[in-house]
Amino acid sequence: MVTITDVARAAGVSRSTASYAFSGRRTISTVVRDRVAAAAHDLGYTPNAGARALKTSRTHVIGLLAQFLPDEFAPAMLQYMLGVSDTARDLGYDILLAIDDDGVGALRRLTSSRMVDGVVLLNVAEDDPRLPALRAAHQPGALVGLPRDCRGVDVFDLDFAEAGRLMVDRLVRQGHREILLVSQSEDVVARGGAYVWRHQEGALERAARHGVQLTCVFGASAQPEIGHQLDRLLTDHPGVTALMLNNEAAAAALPGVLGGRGLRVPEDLSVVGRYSRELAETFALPFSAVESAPDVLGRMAVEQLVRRIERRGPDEPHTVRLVAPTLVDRGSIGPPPTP
Amino acid sequence: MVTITDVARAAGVSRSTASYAFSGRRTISTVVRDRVAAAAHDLGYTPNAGARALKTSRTHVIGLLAQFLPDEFAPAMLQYMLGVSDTARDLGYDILLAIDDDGVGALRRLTSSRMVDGVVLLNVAEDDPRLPALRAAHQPGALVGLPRDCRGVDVFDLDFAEAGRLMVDRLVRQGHREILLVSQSEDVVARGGAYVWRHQEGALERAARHGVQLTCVFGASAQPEIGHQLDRLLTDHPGVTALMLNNEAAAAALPGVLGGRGLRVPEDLSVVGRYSRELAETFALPFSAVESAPDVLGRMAVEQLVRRIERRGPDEPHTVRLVAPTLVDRGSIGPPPTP
DNA sequence: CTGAAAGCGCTTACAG
DNA sequence: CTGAAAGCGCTTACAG
Repeated sequence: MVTITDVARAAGVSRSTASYAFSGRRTISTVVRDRVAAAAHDLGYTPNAGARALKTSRTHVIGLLAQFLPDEFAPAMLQYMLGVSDTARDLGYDILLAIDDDGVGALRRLTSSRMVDGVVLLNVAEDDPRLPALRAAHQPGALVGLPRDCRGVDVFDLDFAEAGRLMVDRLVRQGHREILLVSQSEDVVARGGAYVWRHQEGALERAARHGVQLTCVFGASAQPEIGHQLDRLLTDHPGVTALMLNNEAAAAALPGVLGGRGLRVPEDLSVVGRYSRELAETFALPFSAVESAPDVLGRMAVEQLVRRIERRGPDEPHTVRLVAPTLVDRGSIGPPPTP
Repeated sequence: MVTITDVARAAGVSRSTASYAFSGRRTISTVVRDRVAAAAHDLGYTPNAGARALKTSRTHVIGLLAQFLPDEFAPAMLQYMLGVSDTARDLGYDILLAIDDDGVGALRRLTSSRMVDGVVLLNVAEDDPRLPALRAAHQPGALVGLPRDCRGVDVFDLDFAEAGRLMVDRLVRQGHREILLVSQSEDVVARGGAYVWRHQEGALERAARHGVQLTCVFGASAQPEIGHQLDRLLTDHPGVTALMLNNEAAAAALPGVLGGRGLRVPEDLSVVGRYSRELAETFALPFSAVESAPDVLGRMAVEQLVRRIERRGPDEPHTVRLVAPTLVDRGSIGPPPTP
């Protein structure tokens, strides 16, 4: 293994000079600098990350704590991971990926052994058990998902309440008076997946204001159950003219269900979902949808985390940023059918 | 930050004794051992990973080099990642995730800085540019995907040729004489995705032996193109009674296409795919399929990699393991319709 | 059964 | 503009 000592010897300088030549933290004559660079190149020198971390207390690694829960849609999780990973790389950080079932243990392991400079937590629940462990750690953390207590962490999430309002407003403006909202599974709510009820409350508030009927149900998260359930719901609610989906699995199952019932969108039924552009493309989801913006959220979380790790300027106060929802029109919202 | 020096002082022993008490690499009286353990617990001591790595030249981290290429199905990649990650954790390793576009650069960065003890390469192509970089590295590597040159690495992949044979045999046994195979995109082949033609060749060999007609096409990898393409293919090949899919996007699109044409499976058309059980569940894919076993392949790659990292026994020769395909029956293969 | 010391490969004050 | 030295937190020969 080639070390900085080898480079220094080859360049005929001391180790400290070689180190400064790389870091630029003090002025080095161009002659010497070039000699060091040439020696490093010839020998194929790369600094030892462990040694550097030991000395500087900085690893340039970010811990990514994801969870693949049985009642959530795995491909959607992947979107967040890619956003986080890409941004980290752009900023010079690598990603240590922890998807243990034991999220708290993973968080402790990474932080207490100083393997990471900070962590991003995905899929944060209302009372996420990882938060106390994060607050006890010496590294900063950024969350995707809104917990009850946001102290000491930076928080990023879609504004789900606003998304609920937006979806209802849009349907009502088209003339719909009887709407069905299929949210994610009740298990998600039970686990503290606050976004489900934040979205639902926003929707209910607007429905009440407009005086329209909004029926809310929790949908299954797995196939084929969710498909059967959607089919049953459409049978049980014949007056419904618009469907709101806050459930990726439901959006994936719906085209088959509609085909089976011979229903056209939007002539017979208007549909609006909540998922990312990327997911829409992968699964050819043909419905207008609120963009869930996983890439944006992942990017924002990492950018803020890195800012905090590198402490530019004085300690900023911690932030909570709810991203405003936008509706991507795919032509699935129209006026209700004339009876 | 609490160090082993703090623990040693609190326990009233030397640092070396504290270290040995943890590692068990020499006999320590139970009294002392307990005192050290208690002190460590009280102080909340965790060894500093960087310091340990510097001393031992072992990080207990595995690099996972994945690539999310536009013409491959991202959710399928995720399956491999989960298999790798779970197994690594079971064996006491963490995962450094690199999904750079520049796979060669990522590989060099992780290995030359000694951030990892070994690497797993996913999605390995026929002439994968990462392989020379891997051979130049000091760490061992395990591949998922079969390259032309397997020297110096351990290789794991599904036996795609056998999968092609298996699928044809099965359909022919049911009486099919005119079969259509939709493989992944030609771009995948151009990039050296050898599994596409290995599968196709296996299928063609068997079709020739049985004297049945097998039409091979490359399918688009994105929605909705692949759906339109399947529809057109069914129109253009009215005599086809069975469909083979080596293309996840095609499998995802097919139910919609069949619904649109009013075709029932297997009464009107037999279908056999190639994808994992997990994917079948997530997307409610109703077709019998050769299990692509991403979890098994990920597990085997990591187990072999760790064995090599930890050098149990003498240097074993490098291995190439092609996993035998198995067909998961979902009832989509029947006799051809009687004309 | 235990301790004092060396050293892993870096970076950075201290000194010139 | 450069060098010699200390030290980050560990592990492990060496010595008792």
